[in-house]
Amino acid sequence: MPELAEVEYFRRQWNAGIGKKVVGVSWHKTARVNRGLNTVKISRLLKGATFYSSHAAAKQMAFRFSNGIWIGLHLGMTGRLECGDEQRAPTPYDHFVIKMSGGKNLFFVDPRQFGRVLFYQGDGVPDWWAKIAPPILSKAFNAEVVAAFLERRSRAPIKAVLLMQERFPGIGNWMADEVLWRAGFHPSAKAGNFGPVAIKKLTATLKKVCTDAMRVIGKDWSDPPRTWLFNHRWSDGGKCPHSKQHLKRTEIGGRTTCWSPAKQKLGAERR
DNA sequence: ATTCTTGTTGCATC
DNA sequence: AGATGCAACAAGAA
Repeated sequence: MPELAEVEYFRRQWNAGIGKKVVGVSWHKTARVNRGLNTVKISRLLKGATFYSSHAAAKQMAFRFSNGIWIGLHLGMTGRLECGDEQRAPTPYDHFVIKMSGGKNLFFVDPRQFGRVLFYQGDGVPDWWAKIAPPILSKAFNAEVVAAFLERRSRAPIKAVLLMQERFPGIGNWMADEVLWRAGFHPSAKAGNFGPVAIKKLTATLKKVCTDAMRVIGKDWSDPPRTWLFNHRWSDGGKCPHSKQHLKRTEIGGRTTCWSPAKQKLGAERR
Protein backbone atom coordinates (compact mmCIF):
# COMPACT_ATOMS: atom_id res chain seq x y z
CA MET A 1 0.00 0.00 0.00
CA PRO A 2 2.63 2.46 -0.99
CA GLU A 3 1.51 5.95 -0.03
CA LEU A 4 3.68 8.59 1.65
CA ALA A 5 4.72 6.64 4.75
CA GLU A 6 4.94 3.23 3.10
CA VAL A 7 7.27 4.72 0.49
CA GLU A 8 9.44 6.18 3.25
CA TYR A 9 9.60 2.76 4.88
CA PHE A 10 10.52 0.97 1.66
CA ARG A 11 13.19 3.55 0.81
CA ARG A 12 15.18 2.54 3.87
CA GLN A 13 15.09 -1.15 2.94
CA TRP A 14 17.90 -0.48 0.48
CA ASN A 15 20.07 1.45 2.95
CA ALA A 16 22.09 -1.66 3.80
CA GLY A 17 23.77 -1.08 0.42
CA ILE A 18 24.87 2.51 1.08
CA GLY A 19 28.64 2.92 0.78
CA LYS A 20 28.93 -0.33 -1.19
CA LYS A 21 29.71 -0.76 -4.87
CA VAL A 22 27.48 -2.17 -7.57
CA VAL A 23 28.73 -5.60 -8.59
CA GLY A 24 25.99 -6.34 -11.10
CA VAL A 25 22.47 -5.56 -12.19
CA SER A 26 19.73 -7.90 -13.34
CA TRP A 27 16.51 -7.02 -15.10
CA HIS A 28 13.31 -8.76 -15.94
CA LYS A 29 13.56 -7.78 -19.60
CA THR A 30 9.90 -7.72 -20.54
CA ALA A 31 8.56 -6.29 -17.30
CA ARG A 32 6.41 -3.22 -17.77
CA VAL A 33 8.11 -1.46 -14.84
CA ASN A 34 11.25 -1.16 -16.98
CA ARG A 35 9.51 0.35 -20.00
CA GLY A 36 11.43 2.98 -21.91
CA LEU A 37 14.79 2.10 -20.36
CA ASN A 38 17.99 1.11 -22.09
CA THR A 39 18.70 -1.63 -19.58
CA VAL A 40 21.98 -2.69 -21.20
CA LYS A 41 23.38 0.83 -21.04
CA ILE A 42 22.18 1.42 -17.47
CA SER A 43 23.72 -1.85 -16.28
CA ARG A 44 27.05 -0.85 -17.80
CA LEU A 45 26.95 2.60 -16.16
CA LEU A 46 25.89 1.28 -12.76
CA LYS A 47 28.52 -1.44 -12.55
CA GLY A 48 31.28 -0.28 -10.23
CA ALA A 49 29.36 2.80 -9.06
CA THR A 50 29.12 3.54 -5.33
CA PHE A 51 25.66 3.79 -3.73
CA TYR A 52 25.60 7.18 -1.99
CA SER A 53 22.15 7.86 -0.61
CA SER A 54 18.42 7.14 -0.65
CA HIS A 55 15.58 9.69 -0.75
CA ALA A 56 11.79 9.69 -0.71
CA ALA A 57 9.38 12.44 -1.70
CA ALA A 58 5.67 11.90 -2.16
CA LYS A 59 5.39 8.42 -3.70
CA GLN A 60 8.69 8.73 -5.56
CA MET A 61 12.05 7.42 -4.42
CA ALA A 62 15.53 8.36 -5.60
CA PHE A 63 18.74 6.41 -5.12
CA ARG A 64 21.95 8.30 -5.86
CA PHE A 65 25.17 6.72 -7.03
CA SER A 66 28.61 8.00 -7.98
CA ASN A 67 29.12 9.48 -11.46
CA GLY A 68 25.92 11.50 -11.18
CA ILE A 69 23.70 8.45 -11.49
CA TRP A 70 20.15 8.50 -10.14
CA ILE A 71 17.79 5.54 -10.04
CA GLY A 72 14.14 6.51 -9.52
CA LEU A 73 11.54 4.05 -8.32
CA HIS A 74 7.79 4.37 -8.13
CA LEU A 75 6.02 1.51 -6.37
CA GLY A 76 2.70 1.84 -8.15
CA MET A 77 0.02 -0.20 -6.43
CA THR A 78 1.85 -3.35 -5.36
CA GLY A 79 5.57 -2.54 -5.49
CA ARG A 80 8.00 -3.12 -2.63
CA LEU A 81 11.71 -2.98 -1.95
CA GLU A 82 13.70 -5.73 -0.30
CA CYS A 83 17.29 -6.34 0.65
CA GLY A 84 18.62 -9.87 0.83
CA ASP A 85 21.62 -12.12 0.43
CA GLU A 86 22.14 -15.30 -1.59
CA GLN A 87 19.70 -17.13 0.69
CA ARG A 88 16.72 -15.07 -0.40
CA ALA A 89 14.35 -17.11 -2.54
CA PRO A 90 13.66 -15.44 -5.88
CA THR A 91 10.12 -14.35 -6.76
CA PRO A 92 8.63 -14.12 -10.27
CA TYR A 93 8.36 -10.37 -9.76
CA ASP A 94 11.98 -9.40 -9.04
CA HIS A 95 11.97 -7.01 -11.98
CA PHE A 96 15.10 -5.05 -11.10
CA VAL A 97 17.91 -6.23 -8.82
CA ILE A 98 21.15 -4.43 -7.93
CA LYS A 99 23.86 -6.71 -6.56
CA MET A 100 26.15 -4.92 -4.14
CA SER A 101 29.63 -5.67 -2.86
CA GLY A 102 29.45 -7.39 0.51
CA GLY A 103 26.74 -9.76 -0.69
CA LYS A 104 23.67 -7.61 -0.18
CA ASN A 105 21.25 -7.53 -3.10
CA LEU A 106 18.65 -4.81 -3.59
CA PHE A 107 15.32 -5.96 -5.04
CA PHE A 108 12.46 -4.07 -6.66
CA VAL A 109 9.48 -6.43 -6.59
CA ASP A 110 6.13 -5.55 -8.15
CA PRO A 111 3.55 -8.21 -9.11
CA ARG A 112 1.03 -5.86 -10.67
CA GLN A 113 3.61 -3.66 -12.36
CA PHE A 114 1.99 -0.28 -12.03
CA GLY A 115 5.35 0.81 -10.65
CA ARG A 116 8.24 2.18 -12.67
CA VAL A 117 12.02 2.41 -12.81
CA LEU A 118 13.57 5.74 -13.88
CA PHE A 119 17.14 6.65 -14.71
CA TYR A 120 19.18 9.83 -14.89
CA GLN A 121 22.85 10.69 -15.20
CA GLY A 122 24.20 14.22 -14.99
CA ASP A 123 25.30 17.08 -12.77
CA GLY A 124 21.79 18.39 -12.19
CA VAL A 125 18.57 16.99 -10.82
CA PRO A 126 16.28 14.81 -12.94
CA ASP A 127 12.94 16.30 -13.98
CA TRP A 128 11.02 13.48 -12.37
CA TRP A 129 12.52 14.49 -9.03
CA ALA A 130 12.56 18.27 -9.40
CA LYS A 131 8.89 18.51 -10.41
CA ILE A 132 7.49 16.89 -7.25
CA ALA A 133 5.19 19.32 -5.41
CA PRO A 134 6.24 20.83 -2.04
CA PRO A 135 5.76 18.31 0.79
CA ILE A 136 2.59 18.55 2.86
CA LEU A 137 4.86 18.72 5.91
CA SER A 138 6.60 21.87 4.64
CA LYS A 139 5.83 25.55 5.19
CA ALA A 140 5.15 25.94 1.48
CA PHE A 141 2.09 23.76 1.97
CA ASN A 142 -0.46 26.00 3.66
CA ALA A 143 -4.11 27.05 3.65
CA GLU A 144 -3.49 29.61 0.90
CA VAL A 145 -2.21 27.12 -1.67
CA VAL A 146 -4.90 24.62 -0.69
CA ALA A 147 -7.60 27.27 -1.14
CA ALA A 148 -6.31 28.21 -4.58
CA PHE A 149 -6.22 24.58 -5.67
CA LEU A 150 -9.71 23.80 -4.36
CA GLU A 151 -11.08 26.76 -6.24
CA ARG A 152 -9.58 25.55 -9.50
CA ARG A 153 -11.01 22.07 -8.95
CA SER A 154 -14.30 23.46 -7.69
CA ARG A 155 -16.68 20.94 -9.28
CA ALA A 156 -14.78 17.80 -8.35
CA PRO A 157 -15.51 15.84 -5.14
CA ILE A 158 -12.94 16.61 -2.44
CA LYS A 159 -11.97 12.94 -2.28
CA ALA A 160 -10.84 13.02 -5.93
CA VAL A 161 -9.01 16.32 -5.39
CA LEU A 162 -7.00 15.02 -2.42
CA LEU A 163 -5.63 12.28 -4.65
CA MET A 164 -4.09 14.81 -7.06
CA GLN A 165 -0.34 14.52 -6.61
CA GLU A 166 0.37 17.94 -8.11
CA ARG A 167 -0.89 19.49 -4.87
CA PHE A 168 -1.16 16.66 -2.32
CA PRO A 169 2.06 14.71 -2.87
CA GLY A 170 2.04 11.30 -1.24
CA ILE A 171 -1.66 11.20 -0.45
CA GLY A 172 -3.27 7.97 -1.59
CA ASN A 173 -6.62 6.34 -1.14
CA TRP A 174 -6.43 5.39 2.52
CA MET A 175 -4.80 8.67 3.58
CA ALA A 176 -7.44 10.72 1.77
CA ASP A 177 -10.19 8.79 3.55
CA GLU A 178 -8.38 9.15 6.88
CA VAL A 179 -8.07 12.93 6.44
CA LEU A 180 -11.72 13.47 5.49
CA TRP A 181 -12.90 11.24 8.31
CA ARG A 182 -10.77 13.00 10.94
CA ALA A 183 -11.71 16.46 9.68
CA GLY A 184 -15.41 15.59 9.40
CA PHE A 185 -15.99 16.32 5.71
CA HIS A 186 -18.11 14.23 3.37
CA PRO A 187 -15.95 12.77 0.57
CA SER A 188 -18.50 13.90 -2.03
CA ALA A 189 -18.39 17.55 -0.91
CA LYS A 190 -17.47 19.73 -3.87
CA ALA A 191 -14.02 21.27 -3.56
CA GLY A 192 -15.46 24.68 -4.49
CA ASN A 193 -17.80 24.67 -1.49
CA PHE A 194 -15.02 24.75 1.08
CA GLY A 195 -14.95 27.95 3.12
CA PRO A 196 -11.93 29.47 4.90
CA VAL A 197 -12.54 27.71 8.22
CA ALA A 198 -12.97 24.35 6.53
CA ILE A 199 -9.85 24.85 4.42
CA LYS A 200 -7.77 25.56 7.53
CA LYS A 201 -9.12 22.45 9.15
CA LEU A 202 -8.45 20.37 6.06
CA THR A 203 -4.90 21.68 5.79
CA ALA A 204 -4.12 21.03 9.45
CA THR A 205 -5.60 17.54 9.27
CA LEU A 206 -3.54 16.70 6.18
CA LYS A 207 -0.38 17.65 8.07
CA LYS A 208 -1.48 15.66 11.12
CA VAL A 209 -2.25 12.49 9.17
CA CYS A 210 1.08 12.73 7.34
CA THR A 211 2.94 13.19 10.63
CA ASP A 212 1.12 10.32 12.31
CA ALA A 213 1.59 7.99 9.33
CA MET A 214 5.32 8.74 9.19
CA ARG A 215 5.71 8.01 12.91
CA VAL A 216 3.83 4.73 12.81
CA ILE A 217 4.08 3.21 9.34
CA GLY A 218 7.08 5.14 8.03
CA LYS A 219 9.20 4.25 11.03
CA ASP A 220 8.82 0.49 11.30
CA TRP A 221 5.50 -0.42 9.64
CA SER A 222 3.72 -0.63 12.98
CA ASP A 223 -0.03 -1.15 12.87
CA PRO A 224 -1.88 2.13 13.29
CA PRO A 225 -3.95 2.34 16.50
CA ARG A 226 -7.55 1.11 16.39
CA THR A 227 -8.62 4.72 16.81
CA TRP A 228 -7.73 5.41 13.16
CA LEU A 229 -10.20 4.84 10.35
CA PHE A 230 -7.36 2.88 8.70
CA ASN A 231 -8.16 -0.35 10.54
CA HIS A 232 -11.85 -0.29 9.70
CA ARG A 233 -12.01 0.81 6.08
CA TRP A 234 -10.97 -2.26 4.09
CA SER A 235 -14.20 -4.20 3.96
CA ASP A 236 -17.93 -3.70 4.30
CA GLY A 237 -19.48 -3.79 7.74
CA GLY A 238 -16.90 -1.69 9.60
CA LYS A 239 -17.80 0.57 12.50
CA CYS A 240 -16.60 4.14 12.97
CA PRO A 241 -14.16 4.08 15.91
CA HIS A 242 -15.55 7.44 17.12
CA SER A 243 -19.31 7.23 16.67
CA LYS A 244 -19.52 3.40 16.62
CA GLN A 245 -22.01 3.86 13.77
CA HIS A 246 -21.82 1.97 10.49
CA LEU A 247 -19.20 3.01 7.97
CA LYS A 248 -20.21 3.34 4.34
CA ARG A 249 -18.16 2.23 1.35
CA THR A 250 -18.83 3.37 -2.20
CA GLU A 251 -16.87 4.54 -5.20
CA ILE A 252 -16.19 8.29 -5.20
CA GLY A 253 -13.81 9.94 -7.61
CA GLY A 254 -13.14 6.55 -9.16
CA ARG A 255 -11.79 5.01 -5.96
CA THR A 256 -13.27 2.93 -3.18
CA THR A 257 -14.10 5.39 -0.45
CA CYS A 258 -14.99 4.66 3.16
CA TRP A 259 -16.60 7.22 5.45
CA SER A 260 -18.72 7.64 8.53
CA PRO A 261 -22.14 9.08 7.67
CA ALA A 262 -22.61 10.02 11.34
CA LYS A 263 -19.43 12.07 11.44
CA GLN A 264 -19.05 13.35 7.87
CA LYS A 265 -22.07 15.29 6.68
CA LEU A 266 -22.47 17.40 3.56
CA GLY A 267 -22.50 21.08 4.44
CA ALA A 268 -19.77 21.00 7.07
CA GLU A 269 -17.37 22.25 4.40
CA ARG A 270 -19.26 25.54 3.91
CA ARG A 271 -17.74 27.31 6.87
C1' DA B 1 -15.76 -18.07 -12.04
C1' DT B 2 -16.23 -13.39 -10.78
C1' DT B 3 -15.27 -9.28 -8.58
C1' DC B 4 -12.22 -6.44 -6.20
C1' DT B 5 -7.90 -3.65 -5.63
C1' DT B 6 -3.64 0.97 -1.67
C1' DG B 7 -1.72 4.48 -8.63
C1' DT B 8 -1.08 6.92 -12.80
C1' DT B 9 -1.84 8.13 -17.53
C1' DG B 10 -3.97 9.12 -21.81
C1' DC B 11 -7.95 10.13 -24.04
C1' DA B 12 -12.87 11.45 -24.57
C1' DT B 13 -16.14 14.50 -23.03
C1' DC B 14 -17.96 18.42 -20.63
C1' DA C 1 -8.48 25.89 -22.69
C1' DG C 2 -9.01 23.81 -18.79
C1' DA C 3 -11.48 20.59 -15.83
C1' DT C 4 -13.44 16.16 -15.18
C1' DG C 5 -14.39 11.20 -15.71
C1' DC C 6 -13.07 6.78 -17.02
C1' DA C 7 -10.83 2.83 -19.18
C1' DA C 8 -6.50 0.63 -19.31
C1' DC C 9 -2.41 -1.31 -17.49
C1' DA C 10 -1.38 -6.82 -14.62
C1' DA C 11 -2.10 -10.17 -11.43
C1' DG C 12 -3.11 -11.82 -6.84
C1' DA C 13 -6.76 -12.28 -3.27
C1' DA C 14 -11.24 -13.19 -1.66
